[in-house]
Formats: sequence, structure tokens, C-alpha cells
Amino acid sequence: MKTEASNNQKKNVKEAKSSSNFIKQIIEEDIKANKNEGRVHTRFPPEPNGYLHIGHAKSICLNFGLAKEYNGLCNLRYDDTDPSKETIEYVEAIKEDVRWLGFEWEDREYYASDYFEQLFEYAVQLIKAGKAYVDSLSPEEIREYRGTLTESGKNSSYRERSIQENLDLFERMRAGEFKDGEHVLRAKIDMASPNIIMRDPTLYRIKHVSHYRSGDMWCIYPMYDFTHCLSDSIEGITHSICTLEFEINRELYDWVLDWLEVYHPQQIEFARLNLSHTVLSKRKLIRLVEDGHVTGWDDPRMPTISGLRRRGYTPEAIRNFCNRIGVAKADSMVDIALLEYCIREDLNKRTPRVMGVLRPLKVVIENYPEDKEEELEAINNPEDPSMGTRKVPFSRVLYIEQEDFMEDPPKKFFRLAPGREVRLRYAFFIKCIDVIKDPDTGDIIELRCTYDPATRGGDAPDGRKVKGTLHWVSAKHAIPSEVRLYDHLFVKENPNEVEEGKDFSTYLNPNSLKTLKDCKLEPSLAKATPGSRFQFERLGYFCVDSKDSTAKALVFNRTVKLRDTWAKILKSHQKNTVDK
RNA sequence: UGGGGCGUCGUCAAGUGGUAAGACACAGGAUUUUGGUUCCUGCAUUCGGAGGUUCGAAUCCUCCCGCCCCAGCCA
Repeated sequence: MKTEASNNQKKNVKEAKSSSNFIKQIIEEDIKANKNEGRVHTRFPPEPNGYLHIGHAKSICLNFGLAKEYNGLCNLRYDDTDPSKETIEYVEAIKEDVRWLGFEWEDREYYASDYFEQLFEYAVQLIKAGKAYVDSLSPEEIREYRGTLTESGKNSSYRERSIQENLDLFERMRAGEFKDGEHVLRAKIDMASPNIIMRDPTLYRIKHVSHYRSGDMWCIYPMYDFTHCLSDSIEGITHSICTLEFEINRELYDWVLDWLEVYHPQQIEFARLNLSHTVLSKRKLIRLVEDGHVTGWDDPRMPTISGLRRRGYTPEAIRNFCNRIGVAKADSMVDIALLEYCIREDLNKRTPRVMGVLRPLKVVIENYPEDKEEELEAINNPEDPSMGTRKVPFSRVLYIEQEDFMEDPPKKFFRLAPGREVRLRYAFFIKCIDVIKDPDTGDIIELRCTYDPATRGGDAPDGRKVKGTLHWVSAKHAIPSEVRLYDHLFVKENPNEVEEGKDFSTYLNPNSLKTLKDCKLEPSLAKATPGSRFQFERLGYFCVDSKDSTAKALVFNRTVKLRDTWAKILKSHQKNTVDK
């Protein structure tokens, strides 16, 4: 028997704690060695040029989670050094998403663009140290001079300009005396380095573009490699966690900080998230939006935070997911089934149950009086008795789900069929006595049934058992609704893996959205507010769409299906018959 | 064929010289007024491969194989 305490414990299920990983080990060793006086300070550094997705959630949970676990801090920092792509709208959307996920950066909201003056001073310092120079090669020449992966590059003819000349030119770059592309500031490292990043990387470029924050104050903008390490240094970041593709940039990260002799955070790289049946690159997500494959960044099919939110996902489920997938250095592809498991787990505990019929089939209870109606008591959440009960109206004409009736049922089909008796959840046993078809099409349009008044509530006093229990809605009381059923965006597990001459969009799932306009819901749903979540019994978890739903015309999104053993049985049977 | 990384169950992933955690998925079974939930049970004699060191190797050494990243004035 479950005790009150164990019930409570269950309700407050502790968030899955992330297990040990190599980053925690590094941090723990650092703390033990009293590196940084035992301080842990991380940062989440998005570029405001797109919306956050579940891959960013992994990074957010990692950075903020580490800070929390080791009593440290995590900054929110915008890496906004490319004014041609960045906007304030993205800044706002990112803040909303991080906050919604449940993380708090307090007053530590920083912008690399706020460091421009300081960064400029650092660049001057580098020039003075003879470690940077103004190059006047064209972009094409710079590319040619860089060499290839197997051949070393060659020095620019401007590489040996005097410090004075470099200083003068750099000041004039800042002053706006030159056009875009005329000059760049480069680090003077080694054009023969086997690491291409180190072949005199560009530090500053001229861009006569106004910046969403600094306006027209600058026409030269620092590059990522120069900005990021110094921003980390300025903020006193201890562990600068980024994704694997920056591994080769670490040499430059260290080079800049070493030559400038400033506080030196440690860059640590981990593998970015890949999720099956979707794409997670900004470029591809933008294409989905721009090509109209989805309705926007917050389309409930998108793996964006805003899409997941609109779909009905909870921050808790996403955080649990991030804790469960782990952190490592091996490239990997997480099965989207794990994400779905996480949201079901959360919604199962917190969501009220209701009945709604997606594809209605009319049922007339012949022995139920025309004018009679009654209310039956239904449990709101069997997982949580404190959520109480509600009344659902019953009357002579009902709707059940089309797929809950079969005229010629296969073995193991426990639902309604001619002559068979089933239970209507929380109501009565009914028996099908007749099937009415459309004379032209042959489609089943109505079922005639009888009910057993003695089974009120769902139990037969004579101990009679029934195999199936169906959800239903009283026709007279039903409220109409539109319901959107979502499925994986891509049919292919890894849409990034494309066949010759094809592109990821060829693997788009044509059935990723099915809109049902004739759904019938129990009347208690009339007052459902945007964003509220429910379990439609036997079907799945649904939420009221926050954009398109109105009090008069409800729109529900299916967050995720319930686990469906019957569907599995059907599938394996089909497979078996095909195999034979 | 330069450099930097990575290979442990179908998918993630612990493991750090003492004899392969856990989760998802999958397959059985029990309970069930949701074919839901919950609960049991099963699921890597073997860690990319081959050698070697060792009483003992997923862990150390050697060679090989495979995959990923880098030639933006993007991040």
C-alpha cells in the first residue's frame, strides 16, 4: 500500500540529476586544487541571430546547472559581433526562452558589444607587442595566401609593416577612412601552422553596418576568436564550455590571452546535441521557416524552445531530458523517443484527464430516454487524488472514436463490434445492436446500442466483465474544437545524411501535421485557457494553442501520444502478414 | 594525403588496472474502469580490430580500421 509520504515523494519527483561527466571531473579537480580560489563561473553565450533550440537547451542546462551545482554563477552573454545578422528581437526571444527554461542570470546580462572599446585597446596592445598587423590584401588574396589543409600558407606582403604604421592604419580603420574589405587586422602568428586557424587569423574587419546596440559608433567589428576569449576573461569566467567544433580554436583562444597576459579561463569542449527525426542547425531551421515548411520559429513541430513550448512541452521535461542525455565528447544522435518519454513522464503526473473524441462516430443508445440526461463523476487524475473529480454529462446520443469500432474485428481487438459489450468510461456498459451505413458510400455513419442502467459508473453488479473501455462525449453537450496532431518533422532518422543530389528537405514528413476540424470535447474544456495542458484519455497529451485558439473556437495541439500497445500489436501483425 | 578530436548494448552513457552502472528502445509477465500509469523479468562472457605488458586490461603500450571537425573579413 502506498503511504501518504511515498505519494508525496512521488509528486515531487526530484529532477533527474545529471550523472558524472568529464567536465564535472575537471571542475572538481580544479576546486580541489583551489584553482580560481575554488570559484566556478560559467556563461551561456548565444549570438542573437536566431532562435534557441533544444541543442541550446543542452548547453544552457549544462552551464547554469554546473554553476548551481558548484555554488557558482552563470552569465548570459550575447556574442554580438556581427551586426549584419543580429537583432534585438532575437535578444528578447532568447531571454524569454532561457527564463522559461527556469534559469536566472540576475544582473549578469552581458554583451560582447559592450566590450568593444576595451577590445579595441587590447588589439592596440597586441599591435604594440608586434603580434598583430593591418593587412591590405583582398579577401580573395587572403584566402589564396592561407594555403590548404596540406600545404602551408605564405606571408602577406603587408605582414612586416611597422608598429607605427599598423597603429595608424588601425586607428584610421576605426575612424571610418576605409571601405569594407580594404583592410583587416590580423594576428601575426604562423602562416605555416598545421592548424589553419593559427595562420594569421583575422581579428577585426571593417563593416559599415550599424549595430543593433552600438548603433553607428563602430565601423570595425572584432571577430569571434578575438572577442570570445577576452569576454570570458573580462567576466572572470572559470570554465568556458563550448561545442566540439571549437576545439581547434582553443589554440587561438589561449594564444590571445597569453600574449595579452590577462586572466585566462579554460575552454572545454563537449559534443553538441543531435536529435533523431529533426534538424538542429540554425541554417536548416531558418530554411524550414523561410521555405514555408513550417509556420514559423514557434511552429509546434520545430525543435526550437518556442516551438516546444507551444507544442505543450514543460521546462521540467526539457531539463530532465538534458540531464539524461549526458555530456561527453563523442558525436552522437539521441533518439527523439527519449524526449517524448520525458514529456509523458512529466505530464502524466501533473495533467488533468478529460475526454475528447477526435474522429467522431455517432452512437444512439436506444433504451435511453430521449429527454433524459445525467451527470457522472469522473476522476481528474488517478495519479494524484488531490486533483479531485468532475461531472461529465451523459445522454442518448453520444460520440465515440471511429477507430474504437470495427465491424469485423481481428483477434485481440477489445473495443466495440456488433453484438459486443464495452464500457464507456465512468458511465455504462453498452452493447452494439446495429450498424447504420451510408447507402451510397457504405461508410459506417451511426451505431445503435443499448445500455445497462445497472452498470452506472462502470461496474456491473453481477460481476460481468468487459474487455474494453472507451472514451466518449455526449453529443448534446459536446464542444467543437480543432485539434492539430503532430508527428516527427522528418521521416528519416538523420535528415542530415543526404543521398547524392538531394537535400534534407526531401526527407520532410508529409504527415507531420494533421488538422482535425470536427473534434468533440467534453464541456468542462470550454473554459480551458491558452497554454493549459490536458490528457485526453486514451489519446495523448494536448494543450490549448497559445496563438490560434479563441474562447469561441478552441484549438488544441497534441503534445505527444500516449504509449499505444495496441498500435504496436497492429504494426507487428501487419509486418508479419507482409513477411509471409 | 596537414592538424585536432572521437570509437563501451538498437540509442544515449557510467566506468580512470581488480573482472561491464543506469536510462530510453525492445521483448515477456502481473495489476488496471485509460491497450495509459505502476510493478516484476529479460536484454554487452565483452568494450572498433590485432598484437603486447600484467596474476589480472574497456582502462597501460604498439600498429591498424572507421567516423567527425578545420582552408568565413560567420559564430
